[in-house]
Amino acid sequence: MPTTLAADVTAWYARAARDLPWRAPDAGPWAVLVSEVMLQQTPVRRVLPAYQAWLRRWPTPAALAADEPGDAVRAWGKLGYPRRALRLHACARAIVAEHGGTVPRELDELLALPGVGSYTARAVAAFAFGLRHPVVDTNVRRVVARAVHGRGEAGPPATARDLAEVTALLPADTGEAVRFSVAVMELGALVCTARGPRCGECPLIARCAWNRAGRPEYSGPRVRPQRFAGTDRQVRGLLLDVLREGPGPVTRTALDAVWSEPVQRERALGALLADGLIHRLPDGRYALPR
DNA sequence: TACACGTGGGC
DNA sequence: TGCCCAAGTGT
Repeated sequence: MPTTLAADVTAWYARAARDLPWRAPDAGPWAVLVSEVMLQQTPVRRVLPAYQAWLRRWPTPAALAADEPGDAVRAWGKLGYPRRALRLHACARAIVAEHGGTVPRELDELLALPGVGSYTARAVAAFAFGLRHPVVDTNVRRVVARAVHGRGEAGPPATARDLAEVTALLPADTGEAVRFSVAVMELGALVCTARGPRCGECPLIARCAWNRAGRPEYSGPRVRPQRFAGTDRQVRGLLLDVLREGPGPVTRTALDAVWSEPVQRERALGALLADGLIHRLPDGRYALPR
């Protein structure tokens, strides 16, 4: 009897999976949600220590909700995209206000939470609650692009189509579907990587359309690379770092010191204030949000 | 759809 | 050295 793609990936996962804390049996829905938000665009290696510290300090949504948003931004440290910290804090308050402090399990309820989009809602529903939902992230899209379509890269996301393609691969059994979802993500993270894929270790080597085609170089539309040096994003990071590193409010002079070009500096500071990442005190100094 | 949004490490 | 990449979301 021929195996399925899902069965092959799941069998590989059983022996190759990393031991990650958010996959432990004692990781509840809140822990899974925290891990998923931290893992948005941030590598596992850097998430690990922040995740542990975060859950020790805020083991429940209610615990986080009781503290100030600035505490979340500071604890976020240098994980990057600090708006995620603000949203996770708002998420905790929403869970308390609208769900009695319990992470909801329905997709539409999860989707309504701040910072929770299509990927994270499905990941929490599947991994924390064991529900049968397709989970689509960049790893999954790359594995499908290669194994199914024979393309070297996934190209720009097409949400509806991506979801349909993964749904087509999803085992009918709920437990198997969940194991498959986490397994494909792991395969994309460890073997079917963006650069230097380890095809020799891949459980799908025999059925991979990309491999059969001789692993042709990708020629489709490319995702526009993100620049960083010299952008507003870099300036925002430098400004916020001043607040994060210091114990309390700082002067405008201290902020001005991190970027010499005044127009861009002003724009970045204004954006941070607008985002709620920074708060301006009556005395003119700046602080993390209360 | 395309763009903005942090940070650090690999090559 | 710079460029590319890492479990996305919101607008």
